[in-house]
Amino acid sequence: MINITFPDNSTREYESGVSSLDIANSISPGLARQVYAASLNGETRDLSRPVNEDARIVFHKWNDEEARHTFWHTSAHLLAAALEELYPGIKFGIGPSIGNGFYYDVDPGDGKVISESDLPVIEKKMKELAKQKIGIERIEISKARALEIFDKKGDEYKTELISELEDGNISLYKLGNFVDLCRGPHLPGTESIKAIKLLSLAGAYWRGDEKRKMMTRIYGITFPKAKLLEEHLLMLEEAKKRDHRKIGKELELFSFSQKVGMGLPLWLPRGSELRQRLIDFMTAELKRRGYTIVTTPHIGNVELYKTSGHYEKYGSDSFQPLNTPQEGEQFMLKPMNCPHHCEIYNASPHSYKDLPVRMAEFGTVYRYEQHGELHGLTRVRSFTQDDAHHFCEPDQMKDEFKKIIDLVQWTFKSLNFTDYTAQISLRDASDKEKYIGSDENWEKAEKAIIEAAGEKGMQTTVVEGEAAFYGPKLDFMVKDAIGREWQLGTIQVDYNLPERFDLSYTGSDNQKHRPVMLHRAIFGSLERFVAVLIESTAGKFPLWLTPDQVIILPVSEKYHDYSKKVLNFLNNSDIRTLIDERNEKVGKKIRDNELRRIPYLLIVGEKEENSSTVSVRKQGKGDIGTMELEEFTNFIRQQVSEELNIK
RNA sequence: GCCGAUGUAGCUCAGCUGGUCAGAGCAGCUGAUUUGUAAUCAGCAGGCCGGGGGUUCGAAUCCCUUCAUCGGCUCCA
Repeated sequence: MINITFPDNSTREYESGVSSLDIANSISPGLARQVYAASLNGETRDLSRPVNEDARIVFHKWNDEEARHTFWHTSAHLLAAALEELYPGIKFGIGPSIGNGFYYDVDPGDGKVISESDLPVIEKKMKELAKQKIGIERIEISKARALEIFDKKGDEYKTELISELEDGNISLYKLGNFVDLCRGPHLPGTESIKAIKLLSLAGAYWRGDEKRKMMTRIYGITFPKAKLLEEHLLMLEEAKKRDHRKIGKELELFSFSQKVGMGLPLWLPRGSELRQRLIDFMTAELKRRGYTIVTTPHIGNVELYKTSGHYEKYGSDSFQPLNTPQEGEQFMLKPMNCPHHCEIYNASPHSYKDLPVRMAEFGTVYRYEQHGELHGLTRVRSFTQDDAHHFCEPDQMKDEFKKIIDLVQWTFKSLNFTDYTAQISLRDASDKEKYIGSDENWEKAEKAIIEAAGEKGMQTTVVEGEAAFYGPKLDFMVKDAIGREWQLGTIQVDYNLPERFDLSYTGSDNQKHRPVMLHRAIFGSLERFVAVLIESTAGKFPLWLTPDQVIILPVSEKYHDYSKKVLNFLNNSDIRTLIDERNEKVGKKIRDNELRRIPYLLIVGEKEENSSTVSVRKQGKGDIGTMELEEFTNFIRQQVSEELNIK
């Protein structure tokens, strides 16, 4: 007999070899129907696996990530089983569960292609198999035996994976005729997979290596109930409506032109205004925080980038140098502002008393991004960074780091960006060749970042091997409408450029010292930031930021004169106001201007003209009553100042 | 760069297996209406069906190629 302890600390006795599913059933069949996995002493296991020793058990229902991962992992196997029936000889790579569903990477064989039109057929086969209530069996075998099985099958991907595993702990899972190398855990059977949708199809390099074969990746999602799938698909549809490319077009914020060139955004008047407002907003804050603003050219001599090291590292993947007609000099479109800033630092001598120097620029940079990388405003070839460099004494590094984190937190809070994550990227200590700089400096910098983030109360994830080649960094990531993560703000330590540009300051000991340089951007790039802002607000920007704050809707032509008076009054009060003089009914004007996401609509007709008032409609809320003009301007001003005075 | 898909009026989209297939709604313009809280009515105008080749008596429709876009992969100073 064994003792099983439940989350409430109660204990029950079971016979050794009982399955987690049996245990669930012994509590209630209702529970057993709802659980998809169980954790035994913290390890997630198949429900069907026997339990042979005393353990603490936790059952995982759909709301637990463990349950969904198990569910989707089994679904990936179900997909593979369907594929194996439909495409004899197909070979399998990996098929994991992901945050929202699962995928399987497959190689259908030379010359064979799976395309999107095939997905419904595969989906149908999966449904058939799921209905057959196929039990899933776990088989533990030796490495040699595993190699033999997959070698016989001719699946070189699986044999490659197996050959890298330690002998002794290899498990296979069998779902009908489909046998897969897999650590598990899995569902006991396919019957709980009730709703199945294959979502998309993509190429993916085997093991993420672009030099290796491109496999076909099939993405899908499944649920235990049809209704959950419906809701999920609806959610995806809603998310698509928030796509910044769509809203950017609708609201006339930006566009692209094939003639100008791909990845080169054109900011339309309304978008430009919004962008400029962000710049003004940030500039004012930078001045309060001790930054100086600088401006540098869009090109730089190729020698500048040879000095900085960027040419060697990225020269061949950049726009190629421009040549002067007479002297044959070479200039590059600037991919970074930092080399220019280093030369500004060098333009005058520095004492330790001047440090830290905080040099900021809204600098437009140009990077050659691969064709397939371009994506709306989030990945472009020309973008403006809200870039700055802090030149400081080594001892000041941590403090400067904290100041920057504070600015990021302040900015995001002011813009109501609450849903961001922070990632600390360290170097891969096992591959030091990839990085430049001494071990000592790296260690100092990594320690400063970790401590600074901790002291500012940031929740961070630490990822090794993601550091820039010259130093560790702290990145701020935000998700877009469909859950893709984008990096916005970044703070990076750099010992390299001060060395290469021979930066120095005179210390209190009257000796020359080398400053440390911190790179940082808060928005990251204005392009990407605006993209993410559009997706998070669905185009309903804060009042202070939005291009047009108010629109006047005269009930008929008779009230155009009064409307113009209102317009002048509001514009004179610095409220960005438009007037809709079209020959349309109010209902139509309301609808159109709601769709334009204008925060306040003012309806004016006979009543308003006679009483010198406006009838106010708030976007998304409807009629909020009648106000006198003065009252309305105060109302708007107050809202703006509330939005901007978040401390 | 790689894999798959898409590309028809300013926008959103119809147009099946090649033969009145160049269409609709919205936007635009003109006129009527003078309008009270999410779509007033009528008329007009708009496209070399992404570009370039080809197959065919005939191509938006089939093939090749090229460009761009979308979903991923790889990359991202």
